[in-house]
Amino acid sequence: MAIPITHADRTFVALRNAIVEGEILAGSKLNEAELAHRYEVSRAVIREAINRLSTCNLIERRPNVGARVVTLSYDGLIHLYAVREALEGMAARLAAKHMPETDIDEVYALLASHAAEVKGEQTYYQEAGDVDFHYRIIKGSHSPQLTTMLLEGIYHLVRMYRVQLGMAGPRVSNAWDEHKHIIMAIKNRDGELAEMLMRRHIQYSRLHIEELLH
Amino acid sequence: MAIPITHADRTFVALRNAIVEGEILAGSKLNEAELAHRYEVSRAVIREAINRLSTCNLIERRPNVGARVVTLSYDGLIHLYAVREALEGMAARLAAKHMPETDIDEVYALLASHAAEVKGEQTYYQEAGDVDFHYRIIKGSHSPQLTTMLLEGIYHLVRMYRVQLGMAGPRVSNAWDEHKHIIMAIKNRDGELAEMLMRRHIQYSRLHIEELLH
DNA sequence: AGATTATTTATTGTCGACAATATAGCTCAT
DNA sequence: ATGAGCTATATTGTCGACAATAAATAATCT
Repeated sequence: MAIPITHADRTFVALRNAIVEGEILAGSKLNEAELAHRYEVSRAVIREAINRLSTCNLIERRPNVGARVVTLSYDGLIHLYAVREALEGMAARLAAKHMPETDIDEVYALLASHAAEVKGEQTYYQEAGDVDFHYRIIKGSHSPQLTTMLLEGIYHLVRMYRVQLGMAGPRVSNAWDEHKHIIMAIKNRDGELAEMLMRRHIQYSRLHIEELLH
Repeated sequence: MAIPITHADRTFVALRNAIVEGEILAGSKLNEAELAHRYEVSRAVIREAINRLSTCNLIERRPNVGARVVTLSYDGLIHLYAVREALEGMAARLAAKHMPETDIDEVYALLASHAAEVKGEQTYYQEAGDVDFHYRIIKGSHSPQLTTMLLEGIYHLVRMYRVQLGMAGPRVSNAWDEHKHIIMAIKNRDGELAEMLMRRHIQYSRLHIEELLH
């Protein structure tokens, strides 16, 4: 039985994408009536979608005033990466404890399949490869809390920064090596090392971004 | 101008307390119509309150089926403390960077004022003192994300475990010493040490609980 | 009888209307 | 002009009714 999808679900996802992609500008106000008309649903549906968006930290709500899309700032990005570092570091530690051998091997295979690209051009880090790696480690933690916080609470905001500040940067082969070392630590069931490597990996990523925004 | 409070706000807080205190049983289903009648508001208000509860991880929602209060489990508690360790560790690290001197001194004074009680009876850790300490460190991180995640997303669940599994335990004077060392590290602006000490502190707390639940 | 399919019932999802509140614009006194 | 207070307008908060879906029950077939 497929999970049923309500109008609120669809509208939530549509709104989220519009915000992340910058179609709805950062800092702009969300008018419920206008959105209801635009997405062809009732205000109740829009309100539910907006409520969920605030869970993702993509908007801020004030009673009787309304919701605004968050504004992006250098400071916000730094704090965001601090949270990411803490949570994903812990995810790596837990993955070393809980991730089944077969899943670990799959990640290995995944990295291997990207080896060629890395040596050749600079296509790895850009999109799917990186996201997929982190996604699997997070899932490997077997912690529902961590998973929802990261995948529903942090990653969309990270993506929003990536898209709107145009940071797709190189950092290709380095990232690939770092991924390799992390999964090795997990395979060795060395949670402490896995956490440390993941935190370093995210710190490098943050430093790289700080450079770009100089 | 005081922040306006809507019916949804009040109902949300009331429901949250009822769940944390166990008045509404863990694992039980939330019937919107019944709750609307009980709290004397419309279903729309209840629905909004329920949406916010799911942000706190106090309930789980399934489309077209409804919301259930989470069930408490040993495993869930362990994972919860892992998240807490990661986030509060990072909060301590950031507090060492961002917390103003005056705020640090206030925490010092706070701890000093509890010194007498600690030496005498076993009243410190029990309630307010502990919560207040952690609250101030978290605020000191100056990270809105961390603050909302911990104070609105984790702490109520922690309290729910405390109340319903009846874990108020001793751990008094030890905790007090640990707090002292943490704030000293923060005063010395040693973020790395502050994080490590905070993580240890929470680990001890977790171990203490594991013992209680044997 | 046991399982399978209708049918009924209970509950959630969605809607449009109205109430409460905040914002913008105007009036007027200084 | 400028600011304070008032009025008008726009927007959010709340409500009750209806639609869509899932759970519970009854009816049917093998």
